[in-house]
Amino acid sequence: MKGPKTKIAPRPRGRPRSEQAQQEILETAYKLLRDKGFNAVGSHEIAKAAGVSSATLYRWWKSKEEILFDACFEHMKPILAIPETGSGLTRLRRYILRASEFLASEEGTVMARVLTGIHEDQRLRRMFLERYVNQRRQILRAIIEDSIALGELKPTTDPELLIDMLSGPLFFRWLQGHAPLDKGFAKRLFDNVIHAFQTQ
Amino acid sequence: MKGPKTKIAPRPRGRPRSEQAQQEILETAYKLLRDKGFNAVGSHEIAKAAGVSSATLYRWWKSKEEILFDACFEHMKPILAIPETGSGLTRLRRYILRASEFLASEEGTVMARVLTGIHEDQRLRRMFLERYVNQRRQILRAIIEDSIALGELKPTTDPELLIDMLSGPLFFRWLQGHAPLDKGFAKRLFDNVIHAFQTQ
Amino acid sequence: MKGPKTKIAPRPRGRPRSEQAQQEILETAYKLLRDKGFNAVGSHEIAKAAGVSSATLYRWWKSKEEILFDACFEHMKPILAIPETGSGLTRLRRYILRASEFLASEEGTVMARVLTGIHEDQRLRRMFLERYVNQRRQILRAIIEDSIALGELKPTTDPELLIDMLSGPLFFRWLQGHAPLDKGFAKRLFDNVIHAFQTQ
Amino acid sequence: MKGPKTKIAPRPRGRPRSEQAQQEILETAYKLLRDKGFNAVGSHEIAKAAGVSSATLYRWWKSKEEILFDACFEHMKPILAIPETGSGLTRLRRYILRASEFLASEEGTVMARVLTGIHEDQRLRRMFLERYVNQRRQILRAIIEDSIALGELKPTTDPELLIDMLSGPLFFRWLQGHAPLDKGFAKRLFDNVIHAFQTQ
DNA sequence: AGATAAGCGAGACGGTACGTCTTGTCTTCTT
DNA sequence: AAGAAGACAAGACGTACCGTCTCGCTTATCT
Repeated sequence: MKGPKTKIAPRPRGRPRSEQAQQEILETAYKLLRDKGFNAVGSHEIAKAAGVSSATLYRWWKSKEEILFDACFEHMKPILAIPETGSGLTRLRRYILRASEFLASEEGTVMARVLTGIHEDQRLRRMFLERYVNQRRQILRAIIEDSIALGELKPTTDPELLIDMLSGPLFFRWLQGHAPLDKGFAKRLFDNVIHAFQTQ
Repeated sequence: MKGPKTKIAPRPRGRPRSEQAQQEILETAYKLLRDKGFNAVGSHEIAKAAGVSSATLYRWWKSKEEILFDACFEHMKPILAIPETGSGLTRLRRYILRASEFLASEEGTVMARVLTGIHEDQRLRRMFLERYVNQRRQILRAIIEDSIALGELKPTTDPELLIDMLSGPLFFRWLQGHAPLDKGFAKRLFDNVIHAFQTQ
Repeated sequence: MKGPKTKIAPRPRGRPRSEQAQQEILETAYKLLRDKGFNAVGSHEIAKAAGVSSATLYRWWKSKEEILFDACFEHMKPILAIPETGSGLTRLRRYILRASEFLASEEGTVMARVLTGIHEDQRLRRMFLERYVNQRRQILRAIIEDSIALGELKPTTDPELLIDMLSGPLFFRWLQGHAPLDKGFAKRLFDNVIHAFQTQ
Repeated sequence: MKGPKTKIAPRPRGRPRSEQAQQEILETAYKLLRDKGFNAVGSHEIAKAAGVSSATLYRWWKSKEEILFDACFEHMKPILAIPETGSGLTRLRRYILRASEFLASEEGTVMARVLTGIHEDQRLRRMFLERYVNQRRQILRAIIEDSIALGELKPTTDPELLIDMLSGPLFFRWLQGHAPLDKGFAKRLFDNVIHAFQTQ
């Protein structure tokens, strides 16, 4: 039944935004970001490579930084969306190992570029925190709380501290590159950290 | 053999580089960096504020990035030069607390700006590592090895891992600012990390 | 059939070049050139005075020299466009007198500045020749040939030589300023030169 | 009398000014001027090529323009110093032919560069007039007056006008290069000009 | 169907920073 | 004292990039 105009979305007048172009832009921006770095990519360069005008870019994003930021997270979306629901130290361990792997990958490098590139833009920095850091913290927090409930971790365990103790060293190596960020490191890190919070 | 001939620098010809101007430039650059941020400072602005010509700037530094980099470390030199020689867990603890304090200070903020600002310049990044990160690691390593020798820490302790476990979480909070980097955090971090490596 | 397809200029895409700004630039440049001289005018100065960005300047002109060159001829266009069609010695005389008057005027001074300012730029020098020197020669040649046909000048008269003999001394005084370039001089010059080519 | 030491020239203290260096500088400057053009030569370049410091250059010359100016005339001195004393139209003719030859030579080109290069410097322009233009005028004037006295030229001949009529067309072609400045032209020019002033 | 509204590519534009260059002066040590 | 070496201030030059604007065309909805 078509009904008397069941106005759900009151579709705006005028030519609709080309959704396909948006994807094209972000994909192109990601590639440029990956190949040339954050500062080396130019807004006009993105526009040209995506077959789009500069004006279109700035109609949807406020700045070059924002475009690259979005490009990064649009690309990471399928990678970052980990359904890692569950509980227990085994899962916590697996999660950390995966995170370490991600950071060491090409995608991780691109993300580091974005993180450093937007550092002076308060707004984007907060968004980065929310869309990446806090999201992962939340997942970790859930797993940790489950582990506490299961009696695997001491009841006095402070999830926030534990998270920082697990993530921090990974992050440290990731950004500074003073030492390799490999599986072995992640494993030893996990074991040593957990030792302090484990029951017995 | 002509004698020990303790390498006397054969003073270069011509008008000597104005050491005073150099200091003035770096000091000015530091202030601008502190007040405006990494990207917002311009090379000509530095020159003007320091009462120096642009050419002089680029005679001694290759780029704006390099100037700000040097400005940062020139300013930090007296702060970073910690004679923390000694041994024992007490010293290790004190060192970490001080580091945490430094990172949370205004100087720490400026350093974060430089760290993120130069991230895409391989050369400067390596220099940052050498002049800051590795230097601190060396101090920590010495203290840790002393502690092992004293029997305070297990003989199996891997200094590198321990350093990353202590520094990482600090660094994590410092750069991301998702949670406060205060004394309490540093203390709890230290206690929990050390727990895993302590004898008994 | 749509017609003989009278070449319609297929308006180029994109934002059209601001013709008004171009005029503004050239007019401003002319004024600066007149007031300060060729070397004393700066490209940024022109830009600023014309309310235009440096980039716009260099989008349309290759160098400062070219801008000033164009500015000069754009300004002279209405002055230089003399319809002096006709024939006979009277007209030739009038033409020379007018030329002398022009060279001695403020416009003439500006032109001298341009002529000397671009002397080392082969391309501009050739353009100067074509847009000024050769154009005037052509007019003179036509008048001279008419005069020959009318029997006022000997049939053996070499127009090129005659032109140089009339223009040269004017040019000589104009550029060097060793002696005044006034009407009396122009008249006497004309009379003496013509004497050699006149019939009888 | 104070002793043997018959102090005639009280030789000034300190290192004596190197007269030889002056020549070296001007010679070098001339070569650079010839090879690269007026604007393309830099003051430091001259200094370096002459094995002299910039300061030395500016101790004796006020500006780059002045150096090149001097360099030009120092080089031309032997060429320009023509003993053409004498009288009669034959000598006048020979003189004009020689002048034409000089202007068409490499030296002439260099001189054109200087003439145009210093056009905006009032002082140098006047010096150019005095050292070159007026000097030649004087010679020409003397020859012309002799010719009048000899009855070869009309007594009513205005030497100034005659000089401009002979020099102007040469100068015209020299600087603009719209037509060749060869011997044939000089001859025809001379014959036609003289025709108007010759007796009978 | 025509009017209206917005999206869009092309590319010019103002603003501003960059890093290089050149001129003429100044400072230090050497001859 | 004169000079070479070369650092310096001043400031112009031409390039690059950012984000905005203008133009004409296209794609949609609304009347």
